[in-house]
Amino acid sequence: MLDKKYNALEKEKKWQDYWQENEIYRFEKGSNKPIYSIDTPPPTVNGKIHMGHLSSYTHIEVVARHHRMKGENVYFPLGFDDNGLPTERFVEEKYKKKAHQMPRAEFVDLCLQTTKELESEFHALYKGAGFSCNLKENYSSISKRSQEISQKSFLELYKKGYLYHAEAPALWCTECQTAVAQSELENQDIASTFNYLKFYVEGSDEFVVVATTRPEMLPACDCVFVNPKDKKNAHLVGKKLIVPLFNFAVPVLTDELVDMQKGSGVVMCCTFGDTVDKEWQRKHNLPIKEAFNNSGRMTALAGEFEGMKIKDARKAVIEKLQALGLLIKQEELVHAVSTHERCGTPIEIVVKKQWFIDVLSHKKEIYDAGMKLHWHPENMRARFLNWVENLQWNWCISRQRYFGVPFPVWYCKKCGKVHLADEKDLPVDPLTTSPKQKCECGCSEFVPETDVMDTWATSSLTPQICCDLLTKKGLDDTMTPMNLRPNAHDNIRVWDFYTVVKSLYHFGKLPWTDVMISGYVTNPDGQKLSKKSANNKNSPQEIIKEYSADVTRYWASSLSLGKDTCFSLDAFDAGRKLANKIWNASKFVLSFLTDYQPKQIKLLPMDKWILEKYKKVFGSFKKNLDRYEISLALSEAERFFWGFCDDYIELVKRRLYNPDVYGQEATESAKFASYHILLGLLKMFAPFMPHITEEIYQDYFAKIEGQKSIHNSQYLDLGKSYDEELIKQGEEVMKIVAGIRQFKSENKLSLKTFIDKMTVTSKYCDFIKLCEVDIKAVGSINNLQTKDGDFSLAFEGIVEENNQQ
RNA sequence: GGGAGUUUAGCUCAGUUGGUAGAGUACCUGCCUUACAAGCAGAGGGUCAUAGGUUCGAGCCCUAUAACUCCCACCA
Repeated sequence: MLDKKYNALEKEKKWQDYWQENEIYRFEKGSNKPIYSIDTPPPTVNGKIHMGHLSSYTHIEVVARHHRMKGENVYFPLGFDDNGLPTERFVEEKYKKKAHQMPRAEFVDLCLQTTKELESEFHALYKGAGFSCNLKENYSSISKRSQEISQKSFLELYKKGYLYHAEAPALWCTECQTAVAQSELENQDIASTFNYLKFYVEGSDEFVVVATTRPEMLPACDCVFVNPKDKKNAHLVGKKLIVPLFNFAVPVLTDELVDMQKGSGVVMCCTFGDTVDKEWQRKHNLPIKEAFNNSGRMTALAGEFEGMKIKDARKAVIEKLQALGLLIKQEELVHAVSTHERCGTPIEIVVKKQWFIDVLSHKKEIYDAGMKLHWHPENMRARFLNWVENLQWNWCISRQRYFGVPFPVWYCKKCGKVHLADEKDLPVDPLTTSPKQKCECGCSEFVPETDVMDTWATSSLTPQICCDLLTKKGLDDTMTPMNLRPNAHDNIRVWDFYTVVKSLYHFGKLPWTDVMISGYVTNPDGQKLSKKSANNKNSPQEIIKEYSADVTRYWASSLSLGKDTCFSLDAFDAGRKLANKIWNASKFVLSFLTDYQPKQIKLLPMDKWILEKYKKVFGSFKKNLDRYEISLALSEAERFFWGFCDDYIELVKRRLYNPDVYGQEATESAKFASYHILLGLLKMFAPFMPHITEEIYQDYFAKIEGQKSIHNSQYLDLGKSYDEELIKQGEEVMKIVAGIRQFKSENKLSLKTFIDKMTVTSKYCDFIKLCEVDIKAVGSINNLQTKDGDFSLAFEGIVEENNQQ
């Protein structure tokens, strides 16, 4: 017997424990069922989980449960991305101490310890939300095994020629003091000034005006460019100009990239003020001058400004220029500046030896892979393709940081030759071991690579890391392509992109066949929720406590795929009502089904009708979930369910209550239909609301079906084909019922008020006559007459309450 | 500047291949109906952003325009 009221908090905990103890969601090794594998997004371990995470994980969850109930063997591991800069910065902020202020080993320990703490919080939340990922099949990107796979990938790509070590301009964060990749950039509008400076022609009183937003880069000035078509400035070409304030001469060169309309049409080139400077340095083979160091402070090149931070130096240089009369004018402007996504610091370009993965020469293959993938929603494909087309930098994978996967690399102290670790020794930490053999040059001393790899160099291998949990084959492609990569749209250019790159380079195939993209959950002001800004009132823990996991999942499931949604509590009320209704309807139906054993009997027309309708709805429900349209599937199930309650149950409840009046067969027929529809609906709701459906299933259906859990059972499939004509006829009966209700409502009558006679005009008179008993019962009608023709209803004789039959 | 999305009832949003505009919610009216008042029944409420076009017929297809959102580029 079901309780009068459903106590969500208590029951949800009960079933979560039960699922865990009984390993309900275990992947069945060696089973013949088709595998459905999910490359679960490992949350970056750098803060608290928020409703945005919860919503996108719920989408994945529902898909996983859907495939499980379709009878597939769902591989749904769990992971954590707990290495790299995001985690480092989180630890630095938490302990208010910079990584370089303590011994490296100590910092790494602190990171490991912090990730452990956070991961257990994540774990508890996953469980509390009723997620069906297997808590035992989990990986961490900093684990030894992940390091081994990641290092092996490094060695393989190096041997295949996709990876190279070079002194080349790279994107640099002066705050984090590391190289970063293009995907880690963000744009920020920053107020700045356009400064018009005097550059004197060498040995002359003539000067040209050069406009710059970065006067502090003057000491790194290499040359001045004009456009070859620029007649006004053509006479300058070949001459030398004196760099103001720093008083050294630079040549005037030409290049087509110079925009004659911008500033004065004369532009200075420094190494490196921006991406165009980088282009020009390469093209014209200009000398590299370092005006600032790794931490963003001016070098000796800057003379009196040495030691100043870039921003301060800019101010000081402008003041000095002004004082010397070298600054003609200033214009205020706001321009987009590339900043580091983790700290907001403007990105610089510096030259340093770095490890790169070549992506620029393989744009076409990567683009084609994006074309082959199935994107859900489809329009997300464009973002991937757009990113690939606009790539400008090869993927720099070295980070001058501490907490990450080390490079399996040493350099010969004498000749500098690169020495790679032996595959069988992986994972290695070059800081604690050395190559066994001498260098070809005879030297036996080695310098370890102290950089660590970019987080994404490892995260891009999650398909392999996931599959390795099962196969133990390491970097291997026997289980790829996996079926699904789910993530939010911000990760298309990062995680999706890098994973595609690695899979192509290693195996020449796609890492997965389908990608499901969820949108952001935003604050009411439209801002994205972030781990940092997550407020406690709307934390997943608090929301689940207040509304239950099932209702929270309902909210998440009702969001459209790929669309950003403003967080609001509206959908929670609808979810709460639905859960309540499921409970009450089940309680009611099951109260008639004690000791009931379903057996095929001859059904009454309206009972057949609801079963036909179920087939139709279920077919389209399944189709929607198959194409990842979670919210559509849910609303379909929901609409059918409310109709089942308000129309069907109301129609047959008298038959259920009074077998002696309506006959045993009529009652049995209603039981048969109610049993199947309720069971079918519970299973349809199970992926969305796993707890309440489990509670009801366990109370009654489990013993009949012999399953340990509703989540181990399969959907109720009554067959693909359905009788469209019967559905139409049934709808006609429901139209009559609605008409009766309308008549009574308009006449302010109670629904149970009896009406002496109703005449129905319809094209389905034969069918209506077959349903006479039900219609009369639900509408409190004494006499029913039918007439052939266009639909209409006529009522005669309201029976006063005291005269009721 | 390139790309993507959004614009439908007061609010939040569905609307699959073109065929009489939908749901939830709010508001209003009635009903304690042998599961559920966290319920049931009923009513009102829309120039489908704007302007053209294709079509017998357009929320949907085509062309422009506007507003908002996101991604990329723009850093002299």
